[in-house]
Amino acid sequence: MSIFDNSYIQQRIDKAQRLKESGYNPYSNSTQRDTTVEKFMYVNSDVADLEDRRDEKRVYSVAGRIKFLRIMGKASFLKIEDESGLLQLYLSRDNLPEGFYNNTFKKDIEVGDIVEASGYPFVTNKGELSLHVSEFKILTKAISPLPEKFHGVTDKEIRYRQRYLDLIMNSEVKKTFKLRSSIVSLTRRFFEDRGFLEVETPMMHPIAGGANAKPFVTHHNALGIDRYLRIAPELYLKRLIVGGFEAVFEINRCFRNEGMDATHNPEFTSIEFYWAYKTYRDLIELTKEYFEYLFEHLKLPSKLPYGDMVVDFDNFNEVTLVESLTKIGGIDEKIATDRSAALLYLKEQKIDVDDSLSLGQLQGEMFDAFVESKLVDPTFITMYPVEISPLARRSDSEPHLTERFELFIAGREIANAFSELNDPLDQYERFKEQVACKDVDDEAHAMDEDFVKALSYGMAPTAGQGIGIDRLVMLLSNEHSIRDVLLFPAMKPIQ
RNA sequence: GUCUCGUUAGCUCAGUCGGUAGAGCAUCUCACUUUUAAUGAGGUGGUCGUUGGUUCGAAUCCAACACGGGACACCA
Repeated sequence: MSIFDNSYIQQRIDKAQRLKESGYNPYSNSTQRDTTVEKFMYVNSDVADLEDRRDEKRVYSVAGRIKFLRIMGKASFLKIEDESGLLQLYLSRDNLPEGFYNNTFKKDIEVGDIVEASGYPFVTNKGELSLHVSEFKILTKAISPLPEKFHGVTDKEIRYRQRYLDLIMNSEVKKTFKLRSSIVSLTRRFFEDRGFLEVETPMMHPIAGGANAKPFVTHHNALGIDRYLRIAPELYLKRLIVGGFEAVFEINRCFRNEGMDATHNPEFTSIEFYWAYKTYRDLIELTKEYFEYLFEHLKLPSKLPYGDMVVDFDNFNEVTLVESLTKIGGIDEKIATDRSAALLYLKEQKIDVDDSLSLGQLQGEMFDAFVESKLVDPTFITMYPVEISPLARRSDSEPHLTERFELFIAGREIANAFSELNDPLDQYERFKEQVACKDVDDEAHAMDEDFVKALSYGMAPTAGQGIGIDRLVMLLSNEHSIRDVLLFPAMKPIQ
C-alpha cells in the first residue's frame, strides 16, 4: 500500500514513462518562458482590432498548468493558468512537429500537467485572445489527477490539509492570502515610517509571560531544561525600552496551548509595539491612523460588510468599561459597580462564575457576556480594572483602574493596549497577586523576577499595544474562520 | 471538553422500507480543425471512515472509535 497505489495515478505514471521514452522529459527544467499570462493579455490587447485578428510576427512563450482541455480531432483548445491568470492555447496537428499531436499530445498530456507553449497571438471566432501554438512541451507531469473542474474541491478537510490543491482549484483563496500579505507588509511600513524599529525577540522563553495563557513546553537537551514557546513577546519588548530603544515592534508568531475553534489556532500572528514617552491616549490616535492607512492603501470602502453586519470604519467610538456595561450592556449601574450585586446578577443570568472573583473580574465577565458581541463599529473600551490588567499602569486619579483600552470591531477583540506599568515594586506585587490566583486560574500570570529586575533600572513612561493579525485579516477579508486566513491551519493527524 | 451534523469512485453528490452500489465530471476506446464546464457513442473504476453488534441478509439499524464542519464551553 503506497500513496501511488491508485489506478488513476498508475495510468499517469505510465504516461510520464511514455513521455520519457519519446524523448520528452516529464520533469524538465529547461524553460524559455518570456512572459506571463497577464502581460501577454495586456501587450496583445490590440490584436482584436487587426485585420486578420492575429499577428504572426509576434512570438511569445508562456507556461502554466493545464486547467481545461478540449480535444476536437485534429485541433485542440486548452487553458493554462499561471499565477497571473488563465490563457487559452490553440493547437492544431499541422502546426506541430510530425506525429507530436497524435502520438504525444493527445495520448500523454492532460489536465493538471504544467506545460510551456510558444506561438503568436490571435483572436478566436468567439472573440477570445489566445495563443496559436507552434511549439509545445511538457515541463512537469502531474501524476495525481486534479479535482473536478466545475465544482473543484469544497471539502474543508481537503482544502486545509492539502492547501496547495485548494490554491490550484479556488482562485479566491489566493486573493485572501495576497490580502493577508499586503496587510502585513503595510503594517510593517506604517510603523517603520513612524520611526519604529523592527526587532526579533526569543520564541523560547524560560517563563511564559506577557499574557494569561497556557504555554507549549519543549525541552532543550544540551542545557537539560524546559523552555516555553512564547505566549506573547511583551516582556522582552519592554526590556528593549529599558535598554533605550524608544519605539520597537515585532510581527511574529505566538503559541497558546488552548482549544481550537473558528477564532483560535495554537499558533497565531500578532504585532506588538512599544512607544516610549507616550500614553494609551496616543495609541488610540495611532490606531485610528493605522486603520485609515490600511483602508487607503488596500482601497477598501469605509463601510465594510462582515457577515450580516456592516462595520463603519468612519465611526470610531470610545467608552469606559463600566460605562459600556450600563450603556451598551443595559446593566443597572448599581449592579455594574457592586461586587455582590454583580455576582448575584451573573448567577441569575446563568453565567458560571467563581464566588471568589473580585469586582474587576466580574466586570470583565459581564463585559464578555453582555457587551462584546454588540460592539459592531470600532469601539475603544477603556479603563480596565487593575485585577485583570497585571501589566498595565494604574490611573493616577483612579488607582483601581488602569490606563488601558481594548479595541473591538464586529463583536471581536482586535487590539489590546495600555500605558505600561513601569513601577517595579507595583509590578512585583501584581505578579505576586497573579501567582496567588494560580489555584483558581491556571492561566494567571507567572512571576518573572528577571523582568522586574529590568524595570528596576528604569523604563521610560511607555505605551504598548498588541494587534491580532489573523483576526484583522479575517475582518478585512470577511472570512469567518481563522483557518481560512492561515495557509496551513493546525489539523489533527489522520490515524 | 459538551452537543450536533457529516464521512459512499480521483472530485461533486444521490442512494426509498434493511435485499447484489448510482449519476455528473475525470479516466480509457472511438468520432470530431474555432471550443468555452466543448460535443456524440461505448467501456473501466468502490474496504460505502474504522472496529464490533443486531439480522438469513447492513452503505442503510445499534455501539465504540477516528477525522471534519457548526454551535457552545474555554480563551483578556
